[in-house]
Amino acid sequence: MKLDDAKQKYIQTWGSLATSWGINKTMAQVHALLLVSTKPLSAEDIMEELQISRGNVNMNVRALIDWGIVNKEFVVGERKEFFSADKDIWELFKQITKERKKREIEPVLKVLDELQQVDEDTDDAKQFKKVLEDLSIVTTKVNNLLEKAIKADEHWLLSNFTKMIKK
Amino acid sequence: MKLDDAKQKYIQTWGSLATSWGINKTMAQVHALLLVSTKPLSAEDIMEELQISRGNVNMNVRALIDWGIVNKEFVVGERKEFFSADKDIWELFKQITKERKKREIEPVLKVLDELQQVDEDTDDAKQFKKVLEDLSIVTTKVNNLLEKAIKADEHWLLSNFTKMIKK
DNA sequence: TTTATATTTCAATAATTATTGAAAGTTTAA
DNA sequence: TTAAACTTTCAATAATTATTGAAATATAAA
Repeated sequence: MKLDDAKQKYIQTWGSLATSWGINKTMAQVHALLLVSTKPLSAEDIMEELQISRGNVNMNVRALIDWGIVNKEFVVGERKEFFSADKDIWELFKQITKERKKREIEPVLKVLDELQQVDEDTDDAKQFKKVLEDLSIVTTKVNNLLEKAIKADEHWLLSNFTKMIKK
Repeated sequence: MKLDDAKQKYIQTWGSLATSWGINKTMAQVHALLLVSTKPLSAEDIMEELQISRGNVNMNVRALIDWGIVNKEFVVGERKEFFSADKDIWELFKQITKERKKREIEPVLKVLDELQQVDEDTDDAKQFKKVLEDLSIVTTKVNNLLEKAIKADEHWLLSNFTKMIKK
């Protein structure tokens, strides 16, 4: 396979996979494009490569910057902004984990906590509270595990995993 | 707070959170309803409670059964089908993990593997392969960790987590 | 069988989410 | 300053995804 074809395929596939993760297709494609690009790209470059509008590029690049996985670059002699993706995949993984934790886990914990305030004491109420409590326990543990991953260094996943499977 | 209000709030909130996880709102609500219900519910019951159509109930209940988190129940003297959600939250977590692994991680690994077949040997190609390889390494490790979680018993998350934070 | 009851399917429609592109806003160089 | 270069915003529109509801299919009692 030719390099350019492979890059193209990577960008396209990433976009379609992203939709099954609840992530905007274009956002994933822009990130994929920047990740496999050897140099920072301008908004025009991205528009051209992905055949999308200026507004779309702007919104998705901003979102990627918010997620902390794309950075602005200043190129000497150029007035416009350029963008690049961090090539450190471990960092990428940590940032994505951080964002998904914030979007997917933390709101759950907040709601479960609020709902514990049921003042009835019937069997029904007890059963309901038990379900909520169990949901809280598992969710909290997952949350803590992710928190640990975010704070850990590159060897965490490897070393712990090794321990886990050796056991 | 009254029990029924709390249940109602749980069902509604679950539905809106689900959309930020790439999961259909109604599917999440049906599951939430069954999870806090003390007895199995029929399609009619679900239609009534969530104010949705028969077709919608059918599709989403089938999807939940596919995910392995809802079961058919046979009620004596009743001809129609009834549905219930497993109250074991650890099992729920494992099933969700299994499905998301299948939908979100495995296709990534498959694509990364295919893309390794770049026959060029320029610096650009090398850099591209390096990115793919790093993506593969991290994704594989996450995949293995999830696989371990799916196969583990209820104490896995707790015990490993404790080890991790103690360290 | 036949009939009543229950489930599934799917084209039409509604609701949601993403994208465009031009106007408004900002920044920098002359 | 002013003007050109660049970025952002957002109402209109397109694309996607979810939902309805009635017809088709399946199942079980009479």
